[in-house]
Amino acid sequence: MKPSGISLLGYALLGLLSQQPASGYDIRKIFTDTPMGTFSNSPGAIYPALRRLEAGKLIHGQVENASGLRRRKVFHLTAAGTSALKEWLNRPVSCEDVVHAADELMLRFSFMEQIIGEAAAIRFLQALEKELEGYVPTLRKYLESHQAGMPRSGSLALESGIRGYETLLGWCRHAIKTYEKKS
Amino acid sequence: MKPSGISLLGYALLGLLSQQPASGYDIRKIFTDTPMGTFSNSPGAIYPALRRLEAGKLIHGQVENASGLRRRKVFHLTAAGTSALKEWLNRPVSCEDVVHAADELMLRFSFMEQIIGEAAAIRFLQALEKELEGYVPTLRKYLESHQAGMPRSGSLALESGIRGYETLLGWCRHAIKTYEKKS
DNA sequence: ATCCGCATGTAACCCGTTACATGATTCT
DNA sequence: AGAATCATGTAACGGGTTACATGCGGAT
Repeated sequence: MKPSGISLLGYALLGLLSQQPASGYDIRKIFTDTPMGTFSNSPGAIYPALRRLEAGKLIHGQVENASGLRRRKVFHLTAAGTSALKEWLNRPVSCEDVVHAADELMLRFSFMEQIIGEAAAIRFLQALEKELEGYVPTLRKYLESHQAGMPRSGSLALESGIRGYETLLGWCRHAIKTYEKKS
Repeated sequence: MKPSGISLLGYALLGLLSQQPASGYDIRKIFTDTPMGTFSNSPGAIYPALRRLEAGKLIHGQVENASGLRRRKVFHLTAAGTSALKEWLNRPVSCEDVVHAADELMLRFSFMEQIIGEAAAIRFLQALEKELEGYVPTLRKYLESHQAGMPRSGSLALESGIRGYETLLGWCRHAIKTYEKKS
């Protein structure tokens, strides 16, 4: 895991809790009902992750034995949790991230504007754009020079990956324009 | 892992070894030097995975103490290994796969033509196309109906995901055409 | 003589998966 | 009364990450 000792799921939880306090069950519902469902909704993942964050004092849970329903434990971010989230969001965009952790980059972006602001989000997009502008051509060149010796389905699979990165690059530019137009 | 007890890395190894026998070190080089590098090249992942496959009699390793270099252990597929690979490649494409395991689908496709043939590859692409034709509109609708209550960067992140699936759908059609044109 | 690349491995740790367990509340 | 939903957990297991260890052969 990262030096911070927080897993990707951990950061996803920090991000969600930064938007609004929630219980483990609330989180599970988000993961089952929304496009955040790329994360697992299994209690065996979520509850231990929440406990780890709480043990690290990044979040704090309060039992709500309010009207009617069963006791819920609602978690909210602590100051340390907010710092950890900001640190993660502010990390530079590396080429390695683009290749091996594109999901994580997008997760970071999805929380970015609200937590560290629009300007930081734009800088992030520009950094990502730059990395992609470097990476896509190297993939294209690899495909061109190796296509001959590859099985057809192999080169098609690579083509798919390249198109994915090209689409991401196009999205980057679109997103930057969206912000620039607005201001 | 899967009922078969073979991890995604395990199938990647089976697929690579189906193309040509190789040592652990060869595999590592493939993962460091080619776009298959989405897999980790760490020996702590690869060597244990090879041993598991060998323990399951899916691959077999022979020590090559040929001229000059240090002993290499070269692995090749057994008949059982080929069967396991075919079984994996022949699995139906589920919606769940599209949402949670798109990488795995593409890995499968990249080996498909050579192992189970062009006709099967085309059927696979058509099944994937159908799943995507169902899935993309539901994502678009979700975005339309929830965009108002989402932070801007959140809806942009979702837009990125949707574009990725749209690109995959376009690639599917392109790949199908490639095969049809050729025959 | 030394250092780098080849080549294979091991061990501790972390965390996600799977499956199971439990109890309260509301619906029918 | 019984079923479904709300809500929270635990335990075993598997496998990937990280870091370390080893030892040979060719290059400088």
